[in-house]
Formats: sequence, structure tokens, C-alpha cells
Amino acid sequence: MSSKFAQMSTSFAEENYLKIIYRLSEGHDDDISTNAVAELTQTKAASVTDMLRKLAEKGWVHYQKYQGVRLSPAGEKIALGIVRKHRLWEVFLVEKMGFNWDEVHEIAEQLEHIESDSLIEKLDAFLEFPKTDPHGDPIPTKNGVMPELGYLHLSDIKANKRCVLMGVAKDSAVFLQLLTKMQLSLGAALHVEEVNAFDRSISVSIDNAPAVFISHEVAKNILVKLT
Amino acid sequence: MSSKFAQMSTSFAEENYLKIIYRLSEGHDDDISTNAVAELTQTKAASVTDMLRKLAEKGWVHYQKYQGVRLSPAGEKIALGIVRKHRLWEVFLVEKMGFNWDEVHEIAEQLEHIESDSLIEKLDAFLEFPKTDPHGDPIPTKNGVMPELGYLHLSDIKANKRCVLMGVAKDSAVFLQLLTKMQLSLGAALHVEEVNAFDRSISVSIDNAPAVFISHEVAKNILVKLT
DNA sequence: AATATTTTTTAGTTGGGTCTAAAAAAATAA
DNA sequence: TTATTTTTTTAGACCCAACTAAAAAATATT
Ligand SMILES: [Mn+2]
Ligand SMILES: [Mn+2]
Ligand SMILES: [Mn+2]
Ligand SMILES: [Mn+2]
Repeated sequence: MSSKFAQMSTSFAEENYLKIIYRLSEGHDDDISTNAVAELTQTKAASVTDMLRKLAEKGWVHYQKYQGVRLSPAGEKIALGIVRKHRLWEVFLVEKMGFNWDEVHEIAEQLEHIESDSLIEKLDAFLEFPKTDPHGDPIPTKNGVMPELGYLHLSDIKANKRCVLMGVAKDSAVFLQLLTKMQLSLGAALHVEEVNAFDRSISVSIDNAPAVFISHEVAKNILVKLT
Repeated sequence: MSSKFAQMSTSFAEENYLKIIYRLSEGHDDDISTNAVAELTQTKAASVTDMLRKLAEKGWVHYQKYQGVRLSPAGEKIALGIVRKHRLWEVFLVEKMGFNWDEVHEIAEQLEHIESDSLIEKLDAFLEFPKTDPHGDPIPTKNGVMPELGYLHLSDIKANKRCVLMGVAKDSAVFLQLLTKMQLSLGAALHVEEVNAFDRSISVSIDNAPAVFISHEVAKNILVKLT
């Protein structure tokens, strides 16, 4: 005898799909294509189609064949829970375990699936209720609200403006390692001295040191707040 | 092209089987029966047979049909790694997250499968290299050595002897909660005043309080060190 | 030693999650 | 508007880890 209120449980695969659909939906409200999901899940389009039908069955996404997919409120809640866990664990790994910011993503991909509400509450308290993760990304609240931080891309900052590095828009290890090598870390005081029209690179002074060149590709993925 | 030295990876299911075969093998060297494994894995004997064939295939157990199973050196190494992770995470949950000793086992069952050598090394250091978990069980070293603690069962202690509670031989929540209710926690100073022949219960003074009765069933699962 | 019981294995299914190849639909180009 | 290309879905398969039912082997009982 099945109850309407039975706690529906989620597999790792389902959680990963929901999380990825959430990521692809951020900042707009178009439906997400099967191929886009396939790319991020590292699977094939045919596999995605199967999974989308299953997720729709469970009420976590709205999906009609050939029309793309978007999260239902229930699905978004699950996705935000996973993102919350992922980011809290990343804070733990950096703050308590001494990892560098480029080393934590893969481990958090595993830890985000640990199922225990009380654990995640205690972890949050242990970390003193962080607002952002080691990459500057906001941590959803336990009620499923994603704080809006409203940062700007460094590539959009005009010459002669000053700002602070607040986050990154990409967490691949190679990118983060490059930033570290360039002395670019969270909280760095940036002064955009020039924008070079030729290649859209910018000359930036970091913490008042002599200016260095930052490529457009890099600047695009750096998030800042004007000061 | 496959290499002889390829890192063979383990699924959750395989890790659980190896851990359980390890547990069933402790303290003797008879082979383990299919049914014994089925009981602890909460599966059916037919499923166990399938898995044992697979584990033997991978070289982690010695298995011949109808003859039972035992771990190979490689399998024991994997099992000890899982036990090490399980116990270190339990220490973390109690010492850092503030859980009670009866609340951590289920969560550790999940955390023990997180795969990251560097994480477990850092966790070990963060916890200041604990020798035992919250239930008094020894933590295997990173080289795969299980320390022998040589504790005695409280049920084997003679009248008028004094001892200290060092561990428990069972980590079910109800049992641990009962111990807590009886003021029996790790480190408690015990004085066995009488052994009651009728039901093998014992009269024990805990931390110098007036003696209470402890059933044989409970005493059997309490590990102590004579003082 | 013959029979009955228990344990273990085999045979055949199932469900979850993936794949490839082929078909169908949608989007783009001619 | 028709043809071509791209995207998506379907069909059929595979692997993993579980299951049930039936057969076989081992063990216990008479
Ligand atoms: Mn991450
Ligand atoms: Mn992050
Ligand atoms: Mn445990
Ligand atoms: Mn334990």
C-alpha cells in the first residue's frame, strides 16, 4: 500500500541530472536541450532522454519530447539541496581540511550525495554558517533559497575602475591553478588600468602590485564587486 | 590495451561485501558461509553466490563453490581501508559534529565509500590520529594494519575485579542507547561486585556509584580492560 | 545405508543506468 | 517550399546487483 506522502528517494544519477538541469537553467527561463544535458552529464543523448522521462514520471521536471526540459518546484528543491551540500562540503574541505580551492570539486561531487539532514545542519554550524563556497558561489539556505549576489564579470569592468575579486564562474582545476599562479585569489583588490582593444585583454594591478595582463578568456570567468 | 597495473576500482556493493567478509572472519580462520554473508548484507544467498564469483574473479577472495569464502591479501587490504574510513568518519561525527555514539553508524556507512586518499589522510590529522573510534574499535593504520587491543568481555570478569569500559562489541543504536541510559560510557570505571549464578547477571558499580544489575546479554557486548 | 533436511548453486527475471544504430522530428539551407 | 543537416527519440542490447524458483550438493537423522 503506497502513500501519497511516501518519502521518494533519489539515486546518485537522478541527483546529478537534477543538479545539472539546475545549472543549465540559471539566469534565464528557456527550456534545456537534451544535448546540453548530455554534455554535462558526460552521457549520450539517448541516455538523457530515458532519464528525463523518468524524472518527469517522478514529478521533478517538466518534459515533453522534442520540447526540452525544466525543473518543477519539487525538482528545484532537490537540486538546491544538492548544491547546498556540495558547497558546504567544499568549504569544509578548504577551511578545515586544508585543501586548495582547485582540489575540492571532485571530492565534493561525491560528498554531495551523503544523505543526512542532521549532518548537513551540524556541518553548517561547524563552519559558522558560511554564505559562499571557496569559489565565491552562494550557498543555498536550508529552506531552498539561492542568495543572489549580483557580481559583475571582470571582462565588463571599464578602465580605471577598482573592484574586489569575489568569485569565479568556472571551477576547473586548470583555471583555478592559473589564477593562483597569477596571485588572483578571493578578496584580491583589482585596479583595471587599461582595456586593450586589440585582443580585449586588460591590464590589472592586483593588490597594488605593478599591472599584469589578463586575457579576455580569463577575465570573463572572474566575478567582481566594484569598490 | 589493458595494463597489469591498472587501478581496479570497487563499487559500493563490492566494498560492502568485502567489509562484511572481513567482519565475519575476525578472530578465527574458518571459511565463511554464503548464508552468513547473506544475513549481514541483507540479501539472499543466491545473490551472494553471484557476488562471490565476481570477487573471486577480481582476486579479492578465495572461493570454491560449496566451500565457503575468505579474503585474499588484496581483499583484506581493501576491507581494512573501508573499515579505516568508517571509523575515522565516526570519530569525526562524534568529536567534531557533536553526534552521540548511537547516531553515527548509519552515516558512516555512507561516508566510508568516499574515495580520496588525501582526504582520509587529512581527516586523520585533523582528528589528531585517533587510535579508536567512538565505540572503542581500533582504527586500522593507513598501511592496513589492524591494531590488536586485547580487551576482555565484561561477562568474563570475575567477582571483585575492577576494570575500565573500553569498547562495545555491537553498535546497534538500541544497545548503545541502553548503555547511555545506564551511565555506561567509554572510560567508565567498573567494579564487578557479584556474579549471580542464576541468570549470569552481574552487580556492577559504575564510577563508584551504588551497584546496578547488568544482564549477561549486555555484559557479553561490553569490552573492558582490567585495572 | 537410506532418507530427510539444510545449504548452496543454477537458471531465468527484473530494474537501473548506460550504450549504439536506426528512425523520426525539428531546424536550417538551398 | 523542398532538400539537407542537426537534434532527439526509439529500439534493442549490455552490465550490475538484486530477486524467486528449482536443482544439486552437503549435512544430519533415522
Ligand atoms: Mn564544485
Ligand atoms: Mn564551488
Ligand atoms: Mn559503525
Ligand atoms: Mn564504530
